[in-house]
Amino acid sequence: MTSPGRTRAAGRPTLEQVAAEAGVSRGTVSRVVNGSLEVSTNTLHAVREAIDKLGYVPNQAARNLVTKRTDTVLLVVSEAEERVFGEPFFGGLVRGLGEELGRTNLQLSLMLAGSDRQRERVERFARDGRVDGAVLISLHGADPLPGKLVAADIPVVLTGRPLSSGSGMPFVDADNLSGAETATDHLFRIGCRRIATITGPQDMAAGVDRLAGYRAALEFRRGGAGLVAHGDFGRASGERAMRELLERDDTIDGVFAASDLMAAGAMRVLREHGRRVPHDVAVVGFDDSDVARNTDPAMTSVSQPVRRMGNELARLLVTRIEQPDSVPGPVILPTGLVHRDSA
Amino acid sequence: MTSPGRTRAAGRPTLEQVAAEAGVSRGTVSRVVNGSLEVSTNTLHAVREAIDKLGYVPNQAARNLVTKRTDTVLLVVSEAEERVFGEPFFGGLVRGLGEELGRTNLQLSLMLAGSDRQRERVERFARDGRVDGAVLISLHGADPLPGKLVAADIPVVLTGRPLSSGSGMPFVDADNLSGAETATDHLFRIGCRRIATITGPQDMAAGVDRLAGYRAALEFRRGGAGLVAHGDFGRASGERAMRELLERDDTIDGVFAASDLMAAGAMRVLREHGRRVPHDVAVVGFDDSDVARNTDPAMTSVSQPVRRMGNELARLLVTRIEQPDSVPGPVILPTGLVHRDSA
DNA sequence: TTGTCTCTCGTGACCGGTAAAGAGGACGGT
DNA sequence: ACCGTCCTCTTTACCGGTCACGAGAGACAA
Repeated sequence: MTSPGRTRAAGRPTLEQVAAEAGVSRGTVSRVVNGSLEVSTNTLHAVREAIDKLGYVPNQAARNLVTKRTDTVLLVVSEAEERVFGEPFFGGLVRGLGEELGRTNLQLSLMLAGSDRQRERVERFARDGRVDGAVLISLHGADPLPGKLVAADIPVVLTGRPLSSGSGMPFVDADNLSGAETATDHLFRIGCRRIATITGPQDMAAGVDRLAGYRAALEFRRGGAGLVAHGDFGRASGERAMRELLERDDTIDGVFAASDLMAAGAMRVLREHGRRVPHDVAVVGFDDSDVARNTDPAMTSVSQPVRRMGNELARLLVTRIEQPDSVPGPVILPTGLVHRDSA
Repeated sequence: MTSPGRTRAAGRPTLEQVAAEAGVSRGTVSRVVNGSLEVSTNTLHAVREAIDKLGYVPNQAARNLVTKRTDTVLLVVSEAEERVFGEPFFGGLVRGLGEELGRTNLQLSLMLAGSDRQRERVERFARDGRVDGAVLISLHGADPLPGKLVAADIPVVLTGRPLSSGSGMPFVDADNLSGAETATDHLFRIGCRRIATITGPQDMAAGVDRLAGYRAALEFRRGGAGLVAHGDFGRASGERAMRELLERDDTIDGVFAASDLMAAGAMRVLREHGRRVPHDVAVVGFDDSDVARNTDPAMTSVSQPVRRMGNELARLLVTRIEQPDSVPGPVILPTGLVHRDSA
C-alpha cells in the first residue's frame, strides 16, 4: 500500500543484490561503482542496468568503515544562531567554500558551536570519524576546539589569524590591519581631525588587528589619540559604543567602526544626537556587506574578499586532507575601500 | 615527534583494544559503552578506565553499519547562500531545532539546496544512508526533493505548507493568513484607505497566504482593491515593487509587505519620493526580525514564533523517526502584530 | 551434594562495502 | 602443441562495531 513496486521491508538494495541481478560478483560491481577500468564493456552495461533497475545507492557507512574516508568536511561556526544568520559575512564564506568543494566530491556540512553544549557535540561528531576535515570560523580567544580536533588527527584550517600564534594551523585571513589603516587614513585625508574607532571583540584577531590598523594610521598624526570604544561586531554594541564616545568627546568628526553592523548602529546614534553624516561626522565601516549598501546615507566600508577567502579555505583543507604532512602557509588576502556617501 | 605518548600510526583505538586493556571481551565493552545494565560494577570501572586511558571514541561508521541509525538529521534550506545568511528567520529556526534536538542524541547538520547541483548532492547525501531524517525549509513551487526523499524512505518534515497539497507530509507553519489579515486590518483601522501590498514569491505558500490575508481583510471594505506588486522577500524586490506601486497610484497611504526586508526597501523608496512614514504612508512588515527594529522609524511587523516553529519541527521529525508509521498532523502556530512607529 | 535460577560475560555471526591476491581463458609466439 | 602474458572476474580477508545466544559461576533450596 505504501510504495507500490517496491516491497516495503526490502530496504535499500545492497551490492550483493546488484551482483546477483547482473550475474557477476560483488567485487565486480564494486569496481564499476568506483569507476575502475578493468571491466569489460559487456559486464559494465549489465551492472549499470542492474544498478538503476534496483535503484542502488552505495551505503556510505559500509564504505567509510573500510576506506576510512567520509567525503564530508565540517564547517564549524563559533557563534550563536542569531549572529551566524544575521551577518552576511558567513554567506559569502559558505558560498566560496561550496564553489571550491564542488570540484571535489567532498560534501560540506555546517554546525554551530556557539555554546559549550554545541562545542561538545561538534567535538564528538568530529572525533567519531564522521568527517575528513574541518574548517573553523569566528574563533574567539583561546578556544580549545581546534586543538582538540588536531589532537584527534583531524585536518583543520582556520579563518582568521588565531590569537594564540604558534598553533601552526593553516589559516586564511583578510588583511585587516591595512584595511583598517586605509579606512582611517581616508578619514584623515577628507579632513577629519578627531577620529574615533569602535573596535571588534579583542579576543579575536580581526578585532585586534583592525584596532592596530587604526592606531597605525594615526600614529604620526594629530588625528585623535585614544578615542577608542569597544564593541563585539554586533549592531547594539555599535550604538552603545557611539554613545559612550560622544559623551567622552563631542567634537568627534570621524568614526571608523570595525564592522558594518556597528557602523550602522553608530550612524543611528549620531542621527539621534543631531549629527549629520558625513557632514558633521564621517563614518567608515568594515565588511562591505549588504547593510553598508542599505544605510542612509550609504556607507563607505572596507571590503574583504569573503568569497575568495572561502575558496582558499577549501583549497587549504583539501591539500591538508590529501597530504596530511604538508603544512600550507597562511593565506592573507587584500582588502579594499569601497567609497560611498558616509565618508 | 608529532604527538608524544601516542604512536602516530596507531590511529583511533578500537573496541578490541579497549577490551584487551580492560581484560574483557569486545561484547562487554560494547555493553558499557551503550549503558547496558548487565555489567558488574567491577568490570564497569575497569572498562571505563581503559576507555579514557586510551581515549576511545566509538567509530560511528561501524556502528551505523549494523544499527542502521546515524543519529544525524539534516536541515535542508532551499535558498542561495546570500539569502540564508541574510534573513534572521533562519537563525531562529535553527535555534529552535537545536534546542529540541539537544534533548535527544540527534545531531543537526545543515546543508544548502539553492542550486540544482546542491540539490543533487543533498539527495545523494540523504539516500546513501547518512541521515535519519530531514527537515526541509523554504521550499519553492513543486520542488521534487521532498518527494525523492520520502521515496527513499527518509522521514521528512517541512516548514511552510507545501503548495502541492496532498503530499501528506507533516509540516509546521505560521498562521500567515490571519497574520496578514491582522496587519492589513490594522492599516485600515488607523485610517488608511489606499492600502497596497508587496507580496512574497507566489510559488511558496507563505507568499500566497499572506496575499490572501491582505485580500481577505479588504474584501468588504473600500480600502484599495488590486494594489498588488510582487516581490521575492528580498530587499531589492521590495524597492522595485514600491516604485512600481507609486507609479501606478500615488495616493497610496498604506503598505503591507510580506517580509521585513521588502518593507525596509519600500520605506527607503518612500523616503526617496518624499513620502513620510507613517505620516503620509504607513508601513507594516512581516517577520518581526532585527531589520524591523532597525529601520527608521522602527517598523510595525507581524511576528511569527520562529523559535517555536523550530521546536515543533524537531518534535515532528523525532516522532516520525521513532514511529515511522505515525503521520503527525500539521502544526500551525499563531502570529501576532508588534506595534512600532511605522504604522 | 546436587539441581535450578540468576547474573555476568564471552562467542560468533553478521552489517555492506573495499582491495589484494588468485583463477581461468584467450591470444600470440616459437 | 606448449607456454607465458594479459585481461577480466571471483575469492576472501578484513574494517569496527552490535546483538542473540550460550556458557560458567555463585546463591540458594531441596
